[in-house]
Amino acid sequence: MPHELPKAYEPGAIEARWADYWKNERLFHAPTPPEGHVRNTFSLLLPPPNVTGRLHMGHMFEQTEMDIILRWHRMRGDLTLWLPGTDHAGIATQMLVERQLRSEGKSRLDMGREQFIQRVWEWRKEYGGAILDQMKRLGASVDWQREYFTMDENLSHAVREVFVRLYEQGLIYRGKYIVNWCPDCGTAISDLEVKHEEVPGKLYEIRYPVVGSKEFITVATTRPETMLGDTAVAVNGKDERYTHLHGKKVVLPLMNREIPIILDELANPEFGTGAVKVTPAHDPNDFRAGLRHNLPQIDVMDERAHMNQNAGPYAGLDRFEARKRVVADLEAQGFLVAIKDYTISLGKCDRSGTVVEPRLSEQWFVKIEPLAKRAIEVVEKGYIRFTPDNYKQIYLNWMYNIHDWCISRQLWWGHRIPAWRCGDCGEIIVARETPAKCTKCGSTKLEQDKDVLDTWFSSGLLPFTTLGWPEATRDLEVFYPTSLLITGFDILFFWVARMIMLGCWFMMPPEKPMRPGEKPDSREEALRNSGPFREVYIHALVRDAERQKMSKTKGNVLDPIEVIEKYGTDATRFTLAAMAAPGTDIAFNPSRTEGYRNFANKIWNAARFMFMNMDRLGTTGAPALAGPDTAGVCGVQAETLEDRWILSRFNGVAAYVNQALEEYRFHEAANRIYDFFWGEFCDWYIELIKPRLMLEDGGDKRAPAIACRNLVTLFEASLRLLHPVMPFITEEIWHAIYDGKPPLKSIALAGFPQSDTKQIDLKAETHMAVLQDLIVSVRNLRAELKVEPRVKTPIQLYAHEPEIRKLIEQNRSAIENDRQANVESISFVESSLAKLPGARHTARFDVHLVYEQKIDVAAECERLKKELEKLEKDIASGQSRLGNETFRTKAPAHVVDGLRKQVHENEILRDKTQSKRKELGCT
RNA sequence: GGGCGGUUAGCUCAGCUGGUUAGAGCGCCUGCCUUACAAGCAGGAGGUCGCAGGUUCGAGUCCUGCACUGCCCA
Repeated sequence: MPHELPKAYEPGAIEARWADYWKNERLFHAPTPPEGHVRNTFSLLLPPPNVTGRLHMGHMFEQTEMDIILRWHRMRGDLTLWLPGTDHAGIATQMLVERQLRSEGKSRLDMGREQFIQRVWEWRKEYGGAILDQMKRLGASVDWQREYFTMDENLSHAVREVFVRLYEQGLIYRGKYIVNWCPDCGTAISDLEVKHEEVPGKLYEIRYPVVGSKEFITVATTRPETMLGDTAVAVNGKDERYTHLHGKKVVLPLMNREIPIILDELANPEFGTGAVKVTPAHDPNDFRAGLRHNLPQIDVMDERAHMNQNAGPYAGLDRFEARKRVVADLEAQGFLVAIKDYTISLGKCDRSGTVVEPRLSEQWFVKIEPLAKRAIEVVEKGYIRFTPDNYKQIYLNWMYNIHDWCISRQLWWGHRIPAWRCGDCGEIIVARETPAKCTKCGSTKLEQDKDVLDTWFSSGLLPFTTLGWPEATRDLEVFYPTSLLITGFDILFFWVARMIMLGCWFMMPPEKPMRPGEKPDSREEALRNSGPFREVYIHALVRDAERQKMSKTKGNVLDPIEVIEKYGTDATRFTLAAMAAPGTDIAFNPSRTEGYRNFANKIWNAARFMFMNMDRLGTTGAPALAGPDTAGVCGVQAETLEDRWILSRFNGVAAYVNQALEEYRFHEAANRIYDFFWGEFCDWYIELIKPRLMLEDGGDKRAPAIACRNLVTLFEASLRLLHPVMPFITEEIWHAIYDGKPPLKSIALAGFPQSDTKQIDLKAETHMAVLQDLIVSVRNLRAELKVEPRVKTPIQLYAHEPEIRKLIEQNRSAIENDRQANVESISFVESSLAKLPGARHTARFDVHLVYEQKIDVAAECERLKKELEKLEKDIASGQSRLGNETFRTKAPAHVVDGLRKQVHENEILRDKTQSKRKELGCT
């Protein structure tokens, strides 16, 4: 690869090439390791995107975080597995294909089940890979060789195995219960798929005539249309208002049906009239009350929430239309007492937005308590850790209050329930293989259950089924439990909780295959190893620049692909990483991405500068390959202050970044790298070595060669540091450094920088800080005195400490350089210069710019006044604290010493500032 | 109704276990096309850390209350 790079970084020109290269070279494939392998492993399951999905910012954010962690672990030498796949997304996919059919004038029902499923598979074949194709552009270092789909044969087989085992263990049952029913989707949904919304509504008070009396009993309801299915009125036994009605009956208005008055705690004397109507087929609480009192269950609606024959004259009406008619009729017949404003909590289907109807129907459920018990234990004992840790409590609270899980769905697309009903004797047979005849009566009239399983039932198994379960595979031994899960809080219950429950259930011995010769672990150890992952990192939400949730209806959705095309993948990734403080939502502002595009450009141009010098100086000897165990930076010949300084800084940064990533503090890692590369490496180091790189005619070639080699060595190390966040640009430059003949196929396989304490040089850092202070002071004075940029000026310096004076003398040429302080000459004086106009002072030195132009006395006085006020305030507070004996005895010594030193320095500064104000004649 | 989080510069946000003078990006002002980079360089302005108490030698950081705001669960 030639070293002539375009002047501006063009991400589009390189990203596609590297993305293809990584995939084609199978760089991120984790082969099943042989027996006896001892490397650390790091495994992670990609939360499978819906097969119908398109990549959105949330995906990109999640995958950026995962990719950073994965690349980091890989570079640290771990055997790293990142498993990608897609989810068949039952309802979403079925709805999508049905919509497509409708546009062709066809319907699922005309087509029949088999043909429809065939059609879905065709759809999947054609469009199902879209989101994974988009993922490739992100640079996600997943193992494409292991890509799965939740409806794959092997995974479906595992789902069936799990169902049968749970059934055999008595943990799956079938029954007629009230479930959440979405009339639009035509299926039952789980509690989690219902979103509650507070909306203004009405509370209707209706009076029911008491049989054999002139009395009425008044009940209140928010859903008057369900009264058609009432089978009782409940009052509280302790409520004295109704004692005289015990044992009586009422006539149900409109239906003219006699129903009993029952005593049940369902009726709360504090609420409304203290009497409630009981509709067992349309309300979960009423359902339970109905069971307690043996009440009939009268279902008055069909599966589309239209009133049925049981609703008498209202049959055929939509439920909301029926409500209007019922209310009108009640009013006309004198049964309506009042209509009051009332805030109701309305449950809506998460997917369709339709108001959910509690519906009595036959469904399959998982008896969740035994599973939840283990899932609670594993988290309470810290065997699975959450970050941020407040999610632990959220998870546990949900788990403590968990209800049985309705897992059947009235859909066609999904894993069909492996249960058959005998047409002759009614026996239910649950089996791994399709049974030929009834196990009870021998009949062959068997019909498979029409329902499919909740999609989350199968995705909850993925951590082990993707590794080969129910077979006892080597992959399971090596990669289970996975190391980490990164996902959003929105699927904490849907998915994370279910994975934990199912993982802990099925991966506890004897379920978990044991290695040959392995002794049975203690139960604790087994429990610890049964969880599907060791850690869960819950990431935040990506919002728009105004902190609004991105939504199609608001039209504020940012398409990551568009952002990528505008600024590049690396810059977009960096934006997300730099804002990814755990627990804080991201307000995604493209102006920020623009800034990081500029950062990429900065790196690009620094590389151009490096290559220019390599070519000019004929630098040979590429940096030695750094492996995962390499500490520090190898091969830097630290001859000068700036060499020792940058080497020290680099090691500090490496330590910091490793620690930050350890704690999922992506933003700190990213920002630290940014500050280092731009603010230290480019702004100071490169500028300081420029004079050294210049080869004087006939001069010594050795110094420029060393400087250039140091530059290349440090640059290469910095690229490795940056690689997990910006994989593309680092890969591109890294290959160029090795002139297209890199020691490895990819920088992704090189070692991540590890700090070497021997390369930390605090003295160099302090000295460099003084030097920078001096240079900034002179620049500052030049700006203030409006010195022409090209004009060099002499300076006078006063430095009372010999060490500082020596430092400045040794770095005289750096200071004089026009890239730095642009100084003509430096002369030392023996007394303070602080009071001179055109001078600046610090605690370590005074510097005076020798320049005839008058300064703006008024502005300078104003500036000095502010400075003085601040100093005096600081000194006063410092002194009062130092004067406090409890502070001196209680505070740690380094804090007290530090404060003493600071007060002392401030006093010097104050004196200097005061004398200068006096000299200038400030008032 | 129960629970959780947020409030720091004009905007978007950092500030981890309390400890020396509260930071960044963007925006804004001034000056520079200095041979890697104008997607750049140099310099600068801008904050009583939501309010009121408390704990502490010391509070943006811990506690209590309040206000505003967002979310989750029922």
